[in-house]
Amino acid sequence: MSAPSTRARQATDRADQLPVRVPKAAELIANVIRRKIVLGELQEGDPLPAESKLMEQFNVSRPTLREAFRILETEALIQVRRGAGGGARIQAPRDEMAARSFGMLLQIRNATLGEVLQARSFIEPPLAGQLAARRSEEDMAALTAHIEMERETLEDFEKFGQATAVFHQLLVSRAGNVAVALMVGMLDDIFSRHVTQFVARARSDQLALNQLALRNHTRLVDRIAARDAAGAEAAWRDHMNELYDIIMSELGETTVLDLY
Amino acid sequence: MSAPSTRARQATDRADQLPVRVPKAAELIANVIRRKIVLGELQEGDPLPAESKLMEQFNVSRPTLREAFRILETEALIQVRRGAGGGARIQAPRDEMAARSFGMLLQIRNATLGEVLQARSFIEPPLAGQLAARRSEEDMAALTAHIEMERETLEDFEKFGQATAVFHQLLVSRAGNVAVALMVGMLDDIFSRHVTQFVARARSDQLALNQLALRNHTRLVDRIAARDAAGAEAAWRDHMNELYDIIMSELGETTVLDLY
DNA sequence: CGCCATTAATGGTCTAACTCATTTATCTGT
DNA sequence: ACAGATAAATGAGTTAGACCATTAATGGCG
Repeated sequence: MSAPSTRARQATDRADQLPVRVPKAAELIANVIRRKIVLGELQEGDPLPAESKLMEQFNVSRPTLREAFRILETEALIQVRRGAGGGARIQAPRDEMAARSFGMLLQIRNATLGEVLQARSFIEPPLAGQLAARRSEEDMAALTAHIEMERETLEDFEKFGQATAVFHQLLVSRAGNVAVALMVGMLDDIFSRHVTQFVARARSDQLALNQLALRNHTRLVDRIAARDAAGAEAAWRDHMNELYDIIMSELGETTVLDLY
Repeated sequence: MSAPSTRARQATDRADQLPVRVPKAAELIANVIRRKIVLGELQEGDPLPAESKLMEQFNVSRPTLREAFRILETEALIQVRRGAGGGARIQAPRDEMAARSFGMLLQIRNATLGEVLQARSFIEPPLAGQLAARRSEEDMAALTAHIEMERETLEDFEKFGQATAVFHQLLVSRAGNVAVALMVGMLDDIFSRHVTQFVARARSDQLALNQLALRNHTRLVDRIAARDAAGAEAAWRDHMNELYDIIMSELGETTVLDLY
């Protein structure tokens, strides 16, 4: 008697799948565990009960529980090891997790490495400005200590390369915006996957490049010390642009991201 | 005879799990299918063979295949429907996919809504500047047409709200940097989940706010028309800062992201 | 004391079957 | 003919039990 136009309704539902979405048991289990992680009830390294215990607790069969494991594993929230003492352990989500899905989307949309670099050069300068405005004495201590370390490793190309990466990270994390820091972290993750061969390759002018980088870093830290937001932003923008030019001349603007 | 210090090696392996990581069958299957999607061999809407066919093709059992489905489903690459004509269908990855993992990470790190907003106000202004520098006539046509549309819906608060969102999107997508566009899309996705109640609530000064927004939009489009990169950037920065102040005064700086 | 084999714990995979949802085709009455 | 109800086919959701592979701890042997 009821449901007059069943046929028509279902036909439209095919397009917009959301309204009738029936959650699967595995999703519900994953939701419960994910919530505990996000809310901090479960922390990095904590073990989940064994599969047999969880089957009992959630009252589901093993395949279902294992589907839930695959979901959480895909989200990089757990890590499963087998053998005695194995099982599922909580993993703190890292930047790479977000970088993964982000990178996949970039690849599907045919983004170029140049765009990723440009994104960084958009984001980091304002961050440098903000750090200059807000810096604490502790920030300054960390920055100057790092500059000193860079100066000492100037001729050890590998160590200096790592040091510059750490400097970027230091800059971003001390600026005090978690969201921006995470974005830069993602971009850095994607970027660094493409330049492994670039930094590994010995360059005749590597020392000159390192000196240039150190000079720019020093200039930025000077501006931050002076609480000169505009100056810090400008200094870092120049630096990023120089970096962009160097890397683009090496790898080519049109290099398409190829990650997976 | 070989393998002298088996015990010690395994103890260290517990920390860095990567070297001995054994891929599971479900992961391998998911990798194969994911690759086909990323490389464009499988496109949005394409159906995967039925479970029985795939079991045969990959020579695995049903639970294993279904774990692979859960992995791809978690990555929002497929969507599974049951019943006749159902099965797994390819889904084009959307911004929300990246926004999900990004948002989860933000929540775990106790990011605030203010930081998300600030991130946007960091990113969008340089983008506006770039659009001003590169704009085509087609870009201008789209922008001016949109401004006109906004002017007409100025008093329909709901429509105008949507229109402003579209304006941001238009600005970002026309600036021609896929990576930045995707980042703004993520931030927008996260942001909009928090302001549903904000925009839904009727404000006594809503009309004035709309007029302010339209005035700022118009000013930006003027600067873009004039190919004035610096002016466009400054105009949009001012606008974003105004928005920031308004929303923060309403929701409070310390609102912590709460999404899941 | 240290090495190595044994054992127990635990996840990885498979087979087989049943249940439930959905679509498509068929039937039936008017 | 035609509309609506009914049946059948399709295909995912879930369960059960078994066996295999890997790992950590244990204990015995040289």
